[in-house]
Amino acid sequence: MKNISKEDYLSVIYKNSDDNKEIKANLIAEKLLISNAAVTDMLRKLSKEALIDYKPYKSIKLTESGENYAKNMVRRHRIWELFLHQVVGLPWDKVHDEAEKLEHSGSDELINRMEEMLNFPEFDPHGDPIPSKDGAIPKQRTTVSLSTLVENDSGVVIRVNDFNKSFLIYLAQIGIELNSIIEVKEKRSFDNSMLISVSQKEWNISETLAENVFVEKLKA
Amino acid sequence: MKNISKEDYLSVIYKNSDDNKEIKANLIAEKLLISNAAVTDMLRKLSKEALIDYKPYKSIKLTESGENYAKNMVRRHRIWELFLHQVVGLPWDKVHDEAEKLEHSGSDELINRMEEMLNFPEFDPHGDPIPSKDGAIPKQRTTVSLSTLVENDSGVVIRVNDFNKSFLIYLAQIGIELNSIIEVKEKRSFDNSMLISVSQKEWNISETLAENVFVEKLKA
DNA sequence: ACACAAACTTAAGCAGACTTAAATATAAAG
DNA sequence: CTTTATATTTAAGTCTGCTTAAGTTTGTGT
Repeated sequence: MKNISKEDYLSVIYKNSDDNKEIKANLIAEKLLISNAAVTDMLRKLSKEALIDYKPYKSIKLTESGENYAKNMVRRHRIWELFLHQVVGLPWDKVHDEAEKLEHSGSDELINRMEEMLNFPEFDPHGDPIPSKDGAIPKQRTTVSLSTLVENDSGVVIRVNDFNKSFLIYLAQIGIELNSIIEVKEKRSFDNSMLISVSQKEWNISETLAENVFVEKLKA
Repeated sequence: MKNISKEDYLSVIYKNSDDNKEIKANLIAEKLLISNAAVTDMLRKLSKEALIDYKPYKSIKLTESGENYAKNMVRRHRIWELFLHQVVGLPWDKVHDEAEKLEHSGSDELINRMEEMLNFPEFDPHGDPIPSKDGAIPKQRTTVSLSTLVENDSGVVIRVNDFNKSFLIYLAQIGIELNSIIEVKEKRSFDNSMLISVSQKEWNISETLAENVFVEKLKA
């Protein structure tokens, strides 16, 4: 039962690797809020178990089996998120932390059962893809940042950045959810703020907010 | 996050204390499958935190705060069980193990939300009472063992002993669930086996099985 | 009342996952 | 190509929850 730690490391490596699928020890330490020394320690262990390729002082890469392991953790996390949101009705900004705690427990059977209940979803409440049982990853839909839309454009919300909790809370407040339809009413060139309408209501949003909401553009 | 162990000890103490609310270290070790030395160790820690009354070589008793803690764990466990059974549709014999893993995670908020979804249930799938948020414990309904019924008696299933997994699987197979109605068709005095009917079907069951199923007797 | 088995505690030690501090590699800049 | 800053590793130590082995206490049976 003490693989929790290992699981966290693998998830972090998976989620934060660059385009070459490599990552630096430093980043892992930052994300997990632990010392670099602890990271080195664990890297040696993961390497011994052939879950990562690791040579001292070089950057780190998951092996195939390490990647499978990590993908499964991501899968578990995202299915929990979606389940908590959809079935239990937990608000958007709470599901991440809750899922973080639950993802290490629960049998694969339970995960599969929840996936089935959710009708084999492809994306979680943040719009991130959910790896399937066999490790396949749904292709990201082609999305653009809300900030790229201009007056009279509209789009469906596909994904939002999970970068900040109060951001998520605010989104919920103004009624922006997965699949919400957003229409740009006005756009101000001097600060790129915009007036949008979401489910009959209008709101003024900053460029920062718009940059972190991703939509699929609708035909005019 | 390392209160898992503490939580397990407190639950075991709570669930296995005798009528005087006392328990011996030995029993704890047996239930948790660990050495007596480990138990002594932890008892000293729990005692230091005033969760138990403990003097070396004497039997152990929860303090009030220890009991509250333990009750909350039992509550969490049983709500998970019921949720997994009722909402997720996990079979009877699987919920216990699954809940054991999940009970340590998940916020109180999540537990409360699930409780609400379940409409503030008083008993879990095994028929055991679920402590409420404020620690109140629903009174056991007056039940008798199925083995005490005689020919032509019938009863509603209220609780079953969780003593053995294959027992639970067999119950599910022959269709005995919470709230099933069981009618005793025949009873054989030489071995106390009985022929019962459950939802239109008839089954022959041993005395051992009958002893571990508890029903509320129905008027003839 | 005494002996002895069973129950319990103490002691020493180990593994996992950390920490801080010091040492060493690597990379970037002059 | 040397200096310096940054990233990484090593070393030594801590804390938790266990283990085995050895030593105590308790209570039971005759």
